[in-house]
Amino acid sequence: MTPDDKSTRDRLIDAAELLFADQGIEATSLRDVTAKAGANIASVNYYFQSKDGLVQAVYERRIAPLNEERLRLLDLAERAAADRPPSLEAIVESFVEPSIRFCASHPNFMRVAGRLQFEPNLEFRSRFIMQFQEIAKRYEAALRRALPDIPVEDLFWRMHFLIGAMIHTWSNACDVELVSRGKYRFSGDADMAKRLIDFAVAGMRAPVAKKKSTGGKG
Amino acid sequence: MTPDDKSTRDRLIDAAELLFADQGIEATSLRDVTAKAGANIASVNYYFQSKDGLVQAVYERRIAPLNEERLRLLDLAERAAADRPPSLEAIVESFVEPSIRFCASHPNFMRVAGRLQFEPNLEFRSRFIMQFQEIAKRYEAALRRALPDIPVEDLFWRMHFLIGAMIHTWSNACDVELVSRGKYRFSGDADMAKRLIDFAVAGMRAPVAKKKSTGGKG
DNA sequence: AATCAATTCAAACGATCGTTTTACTTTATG
DNA sequence: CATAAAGTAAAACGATCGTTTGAATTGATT
Repeated sequence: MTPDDKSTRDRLIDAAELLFADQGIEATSLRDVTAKAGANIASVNYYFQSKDGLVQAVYERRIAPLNEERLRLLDLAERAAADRPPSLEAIVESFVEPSIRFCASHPNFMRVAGRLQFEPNLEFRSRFIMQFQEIAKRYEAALRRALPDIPVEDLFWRMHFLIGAMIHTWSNACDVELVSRGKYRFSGDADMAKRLIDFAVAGMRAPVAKKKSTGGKG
Repeated sequence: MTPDDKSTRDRLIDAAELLFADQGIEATSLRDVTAKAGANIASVNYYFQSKDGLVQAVYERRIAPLNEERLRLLDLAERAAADRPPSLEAIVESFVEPSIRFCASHPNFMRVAGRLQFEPNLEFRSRFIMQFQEIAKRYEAALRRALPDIPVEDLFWRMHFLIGAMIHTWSNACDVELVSRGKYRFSGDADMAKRLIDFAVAGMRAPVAKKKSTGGKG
């Protein structure tokens, strides 16, 4: 299937995903997008009403399958454990592994998703947050069963840490070679997912320290 | 000292730091900055030559003291351990704790720093990377001494994970209340640093799994 | 008071942005 | 073939951007 076989709408989303990843969202003009897609400048507003609509389309094309896959693997892990608590490794893996697979099949999407976390002006942000709440709720429940001795507040923050590590790793992967002066390279394979899973699983299990708050207002 | 006592240059940096954090860098116009600083539109180019120069000034005003404090604490930890390997907790704390202190004293800077990680168009990015290399080199050496059984490649990536968790936590702190539906709140005090330190220390110490690579090129 | 550099100011520059308009072409349907 | 809908085209819209210009103002020094 050559690119010409795709509809104009699909070619616009493809071009936008690539350019948003390379140049950033605000720095990419609709003229850049339409030029790469071989379409007219007016086509974006014809199909997506606005640039924000295009951004949303780029995001929603991939995020739904990604989160569905996460929940599918989480269900699998919980069902495999029957009535016992699910394996912590399986929980974390169900969250990390689908994203590394996406990182291989859709190299640009994860970078765009990472960017969107830091784009404050678009009201898109609230939609993103709401959409993530279902995922967060499911994983919070699973983690509580797997780690009953860890206070839920700590579980919440540790999940937060995992998300940050994941976003940073997937979206800055291309710069790692620079930072490490060529010594290390991001290998978008299962090894990298394993590294993050090992790290996060150990972090999740860390003993909870007594709060050293002095009793004053936080 | 009222704001009026500060020089125009300082007021421009202050205003830019605040607006860059709230609205993003590209979304903030120089007219926004100069209006908030009570300065003329031309003053930015007068003092900083360009908008990029202003961005750079905002960043470099704070990043140097932050990294110096990190290295100071790291030196302290290594000296306290004398000829034995330094404590892993002290190493991680020396990296995390200065940033949480900055998060309290300069609430907007960490968000700007987080944003800059995702701003691709500015050649500023390469400068940022180069500047970070000294820090990375020092911590790599310290971690190798503290965790001699962990391969250096894994240490590198685990440090990468810690950085991602930290950036994500500090810069998305304001949205946590939304994501958790009001249940949790970012407390910019030592408790939060302790949470991240505990998580990261345990993650650093995680046993290294055998690579499940099929023998192809890594 | 006169001089000169440093700073501030209002105004405009050229460029680019997202978006809209209007007309033209294609495709499907009777 | 006639007709209406869907899609594409070129061109311009108004707005905003970073930047520059050149004059006015300030403040210190002689």
